[in-house]
Amino acid sequence: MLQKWKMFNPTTFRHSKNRYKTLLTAKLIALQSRFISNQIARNLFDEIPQNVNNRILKSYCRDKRYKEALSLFSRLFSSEKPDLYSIPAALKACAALKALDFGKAIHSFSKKDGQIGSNLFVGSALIDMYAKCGAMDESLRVFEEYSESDTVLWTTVITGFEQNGRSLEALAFFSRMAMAEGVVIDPVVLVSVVSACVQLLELKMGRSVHGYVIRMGLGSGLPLSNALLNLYGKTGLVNYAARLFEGMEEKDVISWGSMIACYAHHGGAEESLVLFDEMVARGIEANAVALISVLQTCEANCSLDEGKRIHELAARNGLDADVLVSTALIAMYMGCSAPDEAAEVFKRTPEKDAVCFSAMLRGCVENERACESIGVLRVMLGSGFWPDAFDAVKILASCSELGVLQQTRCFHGFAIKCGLGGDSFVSASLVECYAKCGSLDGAASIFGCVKDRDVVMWSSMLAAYGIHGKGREALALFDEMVKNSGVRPNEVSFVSLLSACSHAGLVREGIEMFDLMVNGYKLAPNSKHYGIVVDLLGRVGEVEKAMGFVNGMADCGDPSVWGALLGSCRVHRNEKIAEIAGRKLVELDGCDADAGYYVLLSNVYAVDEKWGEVARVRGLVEEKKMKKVSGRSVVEVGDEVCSFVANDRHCQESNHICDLVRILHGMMKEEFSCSFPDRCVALESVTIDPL
DNA sequence: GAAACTTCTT
Repeated sequence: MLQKWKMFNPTTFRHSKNRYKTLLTAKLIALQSRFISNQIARNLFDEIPQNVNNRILKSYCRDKRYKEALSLFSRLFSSEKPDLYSIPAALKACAALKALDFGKAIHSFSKKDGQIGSNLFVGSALIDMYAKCGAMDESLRVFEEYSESDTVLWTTVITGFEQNGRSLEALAFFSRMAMAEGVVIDPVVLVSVVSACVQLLELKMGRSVHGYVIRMGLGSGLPLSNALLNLYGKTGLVNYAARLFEGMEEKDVISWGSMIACYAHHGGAEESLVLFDEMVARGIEANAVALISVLQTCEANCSLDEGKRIHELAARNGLDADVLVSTALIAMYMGCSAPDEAAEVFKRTPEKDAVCFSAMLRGCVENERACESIGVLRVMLGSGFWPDAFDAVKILASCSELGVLQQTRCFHGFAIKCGLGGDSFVSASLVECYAKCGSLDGAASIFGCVKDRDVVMWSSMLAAYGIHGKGREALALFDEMVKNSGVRPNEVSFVSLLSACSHAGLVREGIEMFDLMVNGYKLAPNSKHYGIVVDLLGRVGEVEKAMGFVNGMADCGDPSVWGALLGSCRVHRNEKIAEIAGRKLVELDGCDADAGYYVLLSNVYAVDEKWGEVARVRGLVEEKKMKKVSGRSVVEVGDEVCSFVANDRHCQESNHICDLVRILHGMMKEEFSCSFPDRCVALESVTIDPL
């Protein structure tokens, strides 16, 4: 390559004979223009006839150097008029860059010239440009100007509709095309038609297209086969997809990727991984899309080791810095309970987008890293990305976990400014969050403001009363819910209600509500319900009854139920049942064993001074290297936000939170103070002086 | 010398 560059000297080139003749020279100019000075490049271009410039333009587009293509086109435009051949190329660049204004300028220019204006190549390029810039109305207008449209023009419009998410219109347009006389249906238009069917999950239509393809012998094209593969993959017809895939004579990375994704999304984790390995073994280099699909498999299957292997492979292919791949890696590590690895990937991702931030933020919350999640939010806001409703719910879960009222207030204000105030999930989370941060008034005020309360909203408020020990209020609210709102309670509503009864010591009412749930609403109780009822019975010393209750459970595999029973045994010194519950807990000990239960069991023995047993149980804790999760406190003194910190890491985490409050504060004052004065006045009074 | 199409991210 270097040799070629040396051979090309711009000065001598200008005087050489036949200098414009070969395609090679045009290519060289296109490539070389990166390295030679602007002045020399400009002089060269001024002397080059249009056909060579067109070749340069085309080669720019082929190499996806669209900006350079447009700047060359602009220069051409200033000195001479562009011709039939340069316009489609320039429009392609506009489409790729979504440079609508530039495209419009080219459009108005071509309208002035009769020959250009009626040219079908120009027409399709215009339709495509408008469609890719999201201006479908303009796109259609151009199409309607052509009285004799060919297959490509029709296809461009159909593709435009499909890519703008207007698949119904794409299909309607296709049926118009099929009816219109003399328009040839070719494999390319069918690709877009099948894609539209995929978007609409319109399996019937998709299959009839497949039938048509077979009848007409159009099935050899790779994009069409891939589109059909995707149709079966997305609609869950795994066997159809597999048969089609097997029968394909030619397969590219898209075919493999689609099949891997099909298995990944339809419970075929093993097949997905096997296929991925087979693809790699056949020398087909995994691209970002294939990697993402297989990483989703690892995530869904909690296959950390496989995930790490794929990560290494991605790194070898140089794709680990790709933001889509990084995001999939973060999600995979988070899903496999490996947040440190996820954080490492996050740190190394050079250009993070909103989705990447979201993946990290949500992953932190799901891995019980509340403080870190707030740190991520801080950086996210600093990078100009705003949380969506799902993120907001997660952030509020973190605020709940930390019990930080001031931050909740701040974030609440911010959520309103983000336009998330009306979101029912966010509102329900706010109710829970205010309640968990100690402000039942805050929770009730949110609840009061929501007009259309759904079951989540009602359940959240029931839970809020429960947290504050207001069992009677919860029962009254439940009464109002079933009598006046028309909203039917679900399993979660009963968890909240039962827990409210339990916290308030309303044993009889709790049992009654459990009965209402099972026999009245015919809802199947889960371990949470059983746990609460066992706890309720235990509170009034009905340990034997609780034991009978546990024995009646359909699935007796949840440690929390046995833990609740064990807790009652400790209070009421029932060593016999404690023994049974303790044994069961050790037996059920899964990956998320909590040392707390073992400590509880050892305490039962300690009360009766059975020191041998105490030592045995404590030995188990040592042996399994379990740690009891230590508690933390957050204290608010006056207007100051203080986290009660245990070590350096917590100190750092607290700073995250306080910084976030400061950032949110700044945003509110600068950008939104006019539109929401009341909220901002309230925030003015919050003094933030961390640690 | 020129135009349309396929897999994937929280």
